[in-house]
Amino acid sequence: MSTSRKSVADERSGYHHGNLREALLEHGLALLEEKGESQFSLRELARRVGVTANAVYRHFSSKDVLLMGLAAEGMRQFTASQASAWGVTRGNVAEKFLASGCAYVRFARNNPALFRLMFGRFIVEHRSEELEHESRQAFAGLTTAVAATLGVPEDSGDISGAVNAAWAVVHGFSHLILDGQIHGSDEELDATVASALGHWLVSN
Amino acid sequence: MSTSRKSVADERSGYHHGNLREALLEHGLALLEEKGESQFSLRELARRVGVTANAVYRHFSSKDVLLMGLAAEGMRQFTASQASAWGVTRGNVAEKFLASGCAYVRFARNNPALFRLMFGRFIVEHRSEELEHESRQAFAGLTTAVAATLGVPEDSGDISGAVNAAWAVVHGFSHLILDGQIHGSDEELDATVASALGHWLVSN
DNA sequence: TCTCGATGTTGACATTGTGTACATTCGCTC
DNA sequence: GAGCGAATGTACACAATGTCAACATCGAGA
Repeated sequence: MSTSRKSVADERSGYHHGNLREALLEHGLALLEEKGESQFSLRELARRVGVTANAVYRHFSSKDVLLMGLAAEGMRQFTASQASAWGVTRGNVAEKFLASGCAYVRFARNNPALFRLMFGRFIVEHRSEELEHESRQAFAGLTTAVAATLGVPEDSGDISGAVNAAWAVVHGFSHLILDGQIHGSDEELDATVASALGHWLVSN
Repeated sequence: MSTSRKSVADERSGYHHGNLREALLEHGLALLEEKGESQFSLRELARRVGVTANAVYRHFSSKDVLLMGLAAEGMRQFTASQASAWGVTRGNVAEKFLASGCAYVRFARNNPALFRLMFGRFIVEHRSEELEHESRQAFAGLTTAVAATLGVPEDSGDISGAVNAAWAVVHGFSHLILDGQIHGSDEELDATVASALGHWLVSN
């Protein structure tokens, strides 16, 4: 995984790229983390993929739409990582729940710019079908997790307060860590998050 | 306050503006909320203030430094609002604490772009003396509040975990609300935040 | 094989951040 | 006051960016 093997999206066979959209998303994610959203340049991305700037417009109607595509792609990876943390963890629901919370924060740490993009102004301003869908998926997963952890039916009326609070904890930790307000190794931060979520558990 | 009375920073008496720095900060905050960070343009700000783009460079050595100035200004307003919420609230420390938490979230709601700027990549990347100072002030206030609320000395070793958790809750709610993931009126959101912080209180 | 739709390219334009050189004004010393 | 230096604005220029319109090239189906 550490060898920079060329991915499928990379080969080009002449005038036509063949996989431009995938290549743009793939290199786009890399460029995003490298430069940050504010320095993310459509033209530079095109250069890296080996294509003219305007070629991008065949697949994304504007830079913002491109960024939304990246956000949606990020959402997919995010929900996958959440589901994985839940499924992989051995133990009772409470342990699975804590593991999911830690995975949430770890995702943010590993993809700072992407995380900020996913949960940034984009979700507010341009709500694309695609992103909306992915976003709903993530929230549904969270609700399921909380319901299972608390041993309450999912459609229980007042569960949303508990969901929001738990979400706020992991989301807040994620942002504070990204912003450099809280420091520590992966393990230390896992412990911090787990401790806070533990307190949340016993009081609900 | 609702009449658009010209502020001190606005009058210009000829070639020299007289108050360019203040005017830039003042209109800068407005422009920031209006356009969002990504669409914030140094040239447009200069235009609004009635000055050439390069005049800005006499007071801020780059656009980023300008934005840092705005963030620092925001931090000042933020710490003031926090202190005010704490001081104004009648009742015991717990009530003051809850009020501060709600004020935190309200500040975010009232200044979305500024909030994101203040607690965004800037604090990580360019740590200016000024911003660092304001940031420390805010954190110190929070620690004091938590210590007073829990009835523990401020230098108590393991208080930092509690501080971080409380911070994460209000910070997380703030971001979730800004990102449109949680909706509601000011009052509803106050109730949500207070409820979550209440749970935090009883488990600490 | 011809054609048409999909995909890339060229050239152009307005806007942006910023560097360099010049103009204007304020405040201090004589 | 007169004059000078520092502070503050302006004029001009440049490269980079997002985006538009017109053109080129390819691949698949008639």
